[in-house]
Amino acid sequence: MDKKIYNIYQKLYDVYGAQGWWPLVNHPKKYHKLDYSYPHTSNEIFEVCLGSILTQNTTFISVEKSLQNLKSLNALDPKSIVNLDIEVFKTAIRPSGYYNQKAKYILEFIKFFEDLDGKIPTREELLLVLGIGEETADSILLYGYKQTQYKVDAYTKRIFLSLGLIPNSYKYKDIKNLIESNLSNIITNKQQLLIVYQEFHALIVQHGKNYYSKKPYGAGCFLSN
DNA sequence: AACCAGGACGTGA
DNA sequence: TCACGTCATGGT
Repeated sequence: MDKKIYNIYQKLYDVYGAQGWWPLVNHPKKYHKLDYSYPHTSNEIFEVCLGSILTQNTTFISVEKSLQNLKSLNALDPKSIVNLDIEVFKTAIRPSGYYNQKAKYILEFIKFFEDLDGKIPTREELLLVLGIGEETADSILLYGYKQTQYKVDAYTKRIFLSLGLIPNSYKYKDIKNLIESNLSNIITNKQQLLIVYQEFHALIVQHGKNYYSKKPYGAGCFLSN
């Protein structure tokens, strides 16, 4: 069994430590480091979903502003958002960009979320919702519903490509399968696997910001083995 | 001042 | 299936 991917995870964890994703606005430290019990409530699950949509192709700092705006409006829950004037809602999420699209996506998602009535959605169900693609679906499942679904992102492909672990032709599903099959073969404990998935993705984003955001990608990266 | 950010969708080959 | 344009604000 090839342990290359797991070794990368361990190296990143050694360097950066636990990341404490998904950040929640009502948590005193936002990033609840080493506490994997979150989200605790339906509203916190919804906040993860909301953040997952808002963070599409945007920095989370911008998303935090949007979430704070909604919190100030007392509207950090599905019902309150629906009851907001649509223009007020759009203005609130404006810092995250694509606010017209995202407002529509979020309202679509709220209908779906309410219909779930507390049940855990399947990945297939999520993908049917307008505005929920593969990455957002995995984000919602991994961080909102604590499901062992690995979340791939642009940094993941960039890093793995740079390290020669995948060909350029690999698509989202290929990368997801590679990582999940590797890690799930090494980590047999499901709870531990969930923690590793959650931390690994967050670590890759942190590392990606440091070494893979501007060209030449990977300059100074310490992961080459 | 171009470029990028914790992507998804619609369209036409 | 795939490449390409569109969506948009905010930081570097």
